Amino acid sequence: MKKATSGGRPISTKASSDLKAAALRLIRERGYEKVSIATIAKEAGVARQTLYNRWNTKADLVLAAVFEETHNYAAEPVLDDAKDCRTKLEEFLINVFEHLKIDGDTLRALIASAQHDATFHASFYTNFVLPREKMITALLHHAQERGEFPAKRNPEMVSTFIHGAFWYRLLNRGTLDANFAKDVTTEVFV
Amino acid sequence: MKKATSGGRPISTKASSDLKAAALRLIRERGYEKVSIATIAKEAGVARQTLYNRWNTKADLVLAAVFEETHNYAAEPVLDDAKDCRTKLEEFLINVFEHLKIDGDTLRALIASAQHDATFHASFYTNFVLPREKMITALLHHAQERGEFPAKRNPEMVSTFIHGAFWYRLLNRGTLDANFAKDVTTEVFV
DNA sequence: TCATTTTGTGGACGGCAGTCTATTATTCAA
DNA sequence: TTGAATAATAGACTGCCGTCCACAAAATGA
Repeated sequence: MKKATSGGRPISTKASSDLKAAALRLIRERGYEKVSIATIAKEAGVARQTLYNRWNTKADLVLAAVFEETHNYAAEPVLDDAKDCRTKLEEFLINVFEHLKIDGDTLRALIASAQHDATFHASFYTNFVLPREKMITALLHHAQERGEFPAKRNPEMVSTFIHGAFWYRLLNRGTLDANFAKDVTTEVFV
Repeated sequence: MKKATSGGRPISTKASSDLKAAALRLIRERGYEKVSIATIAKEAGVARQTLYNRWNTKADLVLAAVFEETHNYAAEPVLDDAKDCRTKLEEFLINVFEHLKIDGDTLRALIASAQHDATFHASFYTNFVLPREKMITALLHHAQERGEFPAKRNPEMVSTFIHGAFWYRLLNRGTLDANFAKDVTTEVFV
């Protein structure tokens, strides 16, 4: 329940968006680890405490910032019958990897942050990880219904394979490109 | 080339082993993030600088400490014909997951550290990640030679699937148990 | 206008990481 | 025995994080 309060200084939405913009810009310029919270606040022209009033950690702020951008070009695969699911999977992966050319290092940093911050992990998992996992499982189920994917296969486990391969590559600083997308898809639909 | 120097105070091997022992003990007691470098040094009865003389970061120290212990019960699957490869894979995974009941959180912390420390990542990858990946690929190749695994499958990619699934589960704080080992194995040899 | 409520600001504080330095300890060789 | 070489120690220092606090700013309602 939101307390229906009257009066009080309103929260500055400009401060929030300035902080998100500054964070994303600085991190892409210098790398996640090289940017301090104080620098982000200074660059946004906002007091450090104001940042802490909105987000608990740098990871929370950056996740929010990435989200705002990502929602614009979210590329969820549509479950129509225009293409076969194998093509859809490959194109989806290619699309994801394409965006990671810009924010791959940031995503690595967020995953790392989730490891020593249980609170952030919860938010990261439910808002970011799980939805993407659901996309793949839905696609694989759809493929099963269409007879493109054997009924005896386990979509949940295969989805784990796909995301796992992706994370494993990402976190070990391997290359994520169209070739890898093709190789993954080939092995899934072998 | 090692400089054949004469004289000079010898490096204290006791300090090294005391530091490793203290680190492992404290981390298992309190968790990786809760233990400061100063605390480890203090607990080992050694100056903080001495720790820095041997390792660059807490992650380097802990990796060395875990290594010493792990080498004692390294459970590389033997490539004989005693059992089929499917059973070997499942038992290998069960064994790995069993040890992670103790050091799973530590491994998560090490993977996280590797994300903001390129030097540590290199050492972690070559000394820890890659050897384990090779074990699985070797096993899968062996399975192919024995006709237990289709020739058209790609052992390297399947190995990435297996390790990826493992990492994905670990980093998302899912349960790693015998059931998961069985499910992974089943889906690999489907 | 004025009291109240809430947000923004600036500064201070303790804790930890990582680096540096002066001093002391331990070894080998001349 | 003495000097050179190397390691261990204790302490200082900077930079960053996270928290706390007092004060100013901006809104509402009486």
